[in-house]
Amino acid sequence: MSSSQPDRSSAASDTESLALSAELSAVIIAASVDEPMVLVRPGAPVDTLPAGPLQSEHRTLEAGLRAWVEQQTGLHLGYVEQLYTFGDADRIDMPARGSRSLSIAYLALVRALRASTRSGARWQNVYTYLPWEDWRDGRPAALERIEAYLKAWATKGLSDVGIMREKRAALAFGLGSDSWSDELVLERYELLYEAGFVSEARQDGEMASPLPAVDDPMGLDHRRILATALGRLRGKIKYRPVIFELMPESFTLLDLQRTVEGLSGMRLHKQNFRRLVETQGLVEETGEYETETGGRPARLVRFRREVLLERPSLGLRLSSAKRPTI
Amino acid sequence: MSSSQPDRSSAASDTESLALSAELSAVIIAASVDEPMVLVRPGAPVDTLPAGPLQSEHRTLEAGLRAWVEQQTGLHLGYVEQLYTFGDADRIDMPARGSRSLSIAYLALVRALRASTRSGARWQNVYTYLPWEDWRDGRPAALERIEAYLKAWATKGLSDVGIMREKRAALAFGLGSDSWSDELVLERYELLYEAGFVSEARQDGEMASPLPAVDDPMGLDHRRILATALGRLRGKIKYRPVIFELMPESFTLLDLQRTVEGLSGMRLHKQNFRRLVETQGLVEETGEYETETGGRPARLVRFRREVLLERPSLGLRLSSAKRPTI
DNA sequence: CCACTAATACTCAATTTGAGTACAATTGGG
DNA sequence: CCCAATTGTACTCAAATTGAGTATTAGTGG
Repeated sequence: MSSSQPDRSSAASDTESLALSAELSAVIIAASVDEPMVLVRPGAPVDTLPAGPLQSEHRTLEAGLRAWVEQQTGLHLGYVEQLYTFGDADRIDMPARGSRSLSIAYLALVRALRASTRSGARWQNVYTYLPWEDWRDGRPAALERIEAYLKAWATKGLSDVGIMREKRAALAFGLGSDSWSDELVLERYELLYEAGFVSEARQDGEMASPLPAVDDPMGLDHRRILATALGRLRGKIKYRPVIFELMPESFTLLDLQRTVEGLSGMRLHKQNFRRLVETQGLVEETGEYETETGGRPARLVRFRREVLLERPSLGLRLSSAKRPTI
Repeated sequence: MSSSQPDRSSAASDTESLALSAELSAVIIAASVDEPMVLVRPGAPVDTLPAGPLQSEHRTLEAGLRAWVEQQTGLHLGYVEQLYTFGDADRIDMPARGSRSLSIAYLALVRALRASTRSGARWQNVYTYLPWEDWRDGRPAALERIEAYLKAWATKGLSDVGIMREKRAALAFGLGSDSWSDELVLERYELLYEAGFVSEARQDGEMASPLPAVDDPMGLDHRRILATALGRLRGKIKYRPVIFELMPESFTLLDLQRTVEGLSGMRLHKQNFRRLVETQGLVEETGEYETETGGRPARLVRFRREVLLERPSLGLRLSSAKRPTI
């Protein structure tokens, strides 16, 4: 919605060609029992996402992505969806004028935590990079410092800029009376970036580091991509049965709930969650039972694949538990 | 979700560079009183969307898009959001190997139907290109032929392919017991494309034209982009107050309803629509009245901009009227 | 047999939704 | 000036959905 004054390029200068390259990057999410994991390539200074340039032998963007991921991590992807294309001239550092790198980001969901070792790719907890997003054990500790930092940042702005900053922060982080909205992951990251809180933004040393970092950085703009992915996924599980892309063939209802809780970063009301899953007809009995529960054995269920061919909008309309009924 | 075997490009051949260009294209939507309109450039054989290549003077993708649109149509864009990046090698016609054109598509919403004449850009009814999407006056006539065509197409497939085709068609078009889902615009277009029903798909003359076309084609893959945009917009008005980007400063509740109906392609229950808008606090009084209603004068209201800074998820959870209570 | 842990069943009030009916305030015509 | 037509607005009411429980069942490890 920015009304930035666009440079009025003269119409005919089509000849001023731009040396363009496109990077295909993947946010690959898997769910261990309790934590959502993302596949990263541990890097020299910081971790990066699996990625590689689009090449002429890639018939489609998606095929190119799959090829790179397979090569770099040995992982064969199942569910894949396009996330966003980043292409600001200065999104990394100032590149040579006349050349530009686009980054086409994808979200992929995989079932297990196989692979990993090959080529040194490693599964990392998503919340290592975005610790303020995990509310499962109450308000994340990181928010203490973030809130203070954002307040200071808002005050530094001119009167109206400051007020605007304050309102944006209140909205994104649920300060004041506002309540936390799990889907605003990208908005929160961008606010922190703008405010100079995340270390990626501090190349130009504008503001001092806010004490020991509460979070891990990622290379390039990969943390922004991760934030985009998490926000999208949190939104999507509410109206599409994508969560099952992360589950094994059979699972208990609590496994399912824990996985959803991990992704959405909040606790859910157990009985209501079950009611939802049952009334939506998302799962069916396997007849088996899981006995290692530590309590009464739990039915093992599986995803009813037919729902994909029934109504398209079946997801898990979450509603968090006030007092986590675990 | 296709498990296409990716070509195992040798890791090191980074040198095999690809001559890449990126096209920025815009689906610019406005709402006349009763019909959603899209801005097109009337073309030699068919219409195309405003578009132009990314150039080095464009600092950001969005700025580039705005510049091209302003240049080609004289229109200054307000709300803009990225839609999707298309990049299949054969999305148009077979290009020279070693070169590739990406298409980065945006959705823009504008308020009035100004502009237009400049450079010959013209507003066209969205349903000119996607006539099967408009259910406001009952089942669209085009669906008669489409249904028959899809049935024939399904039958042509092998046993299991045929059954799969049939199920997909039933889901997308709400055949059988399934009911129409307004958001599946892209799914429907892609099905028609695959089945060879839309004329773009018939360059290779695989199947005879289904009699006089029920729809207008667009150039390149622009109709696919338009379908993507309409589907996205239909989804978005349900949980974000984007509809107001299309409305004038002040309007009546019926204006608002008509605009929503135009976009979503269905009739709504008037009283419940009003209740929704009021309880969500989306609008406020202007104190003025519209007297040209042909009946009792209507209050003129305006969008309450503050809602953008309150809860983020305020939209119009539509629920169609069984018997259009107009 | 007991304490503990989970799983599962069932309840109930509050809220939201879907579909109306009723009535108010205009205009245009006879 | 009254009447039909047209549109706006208020209010009702049953059904369905949601939020937050309580109660009961079926295992475990001592």
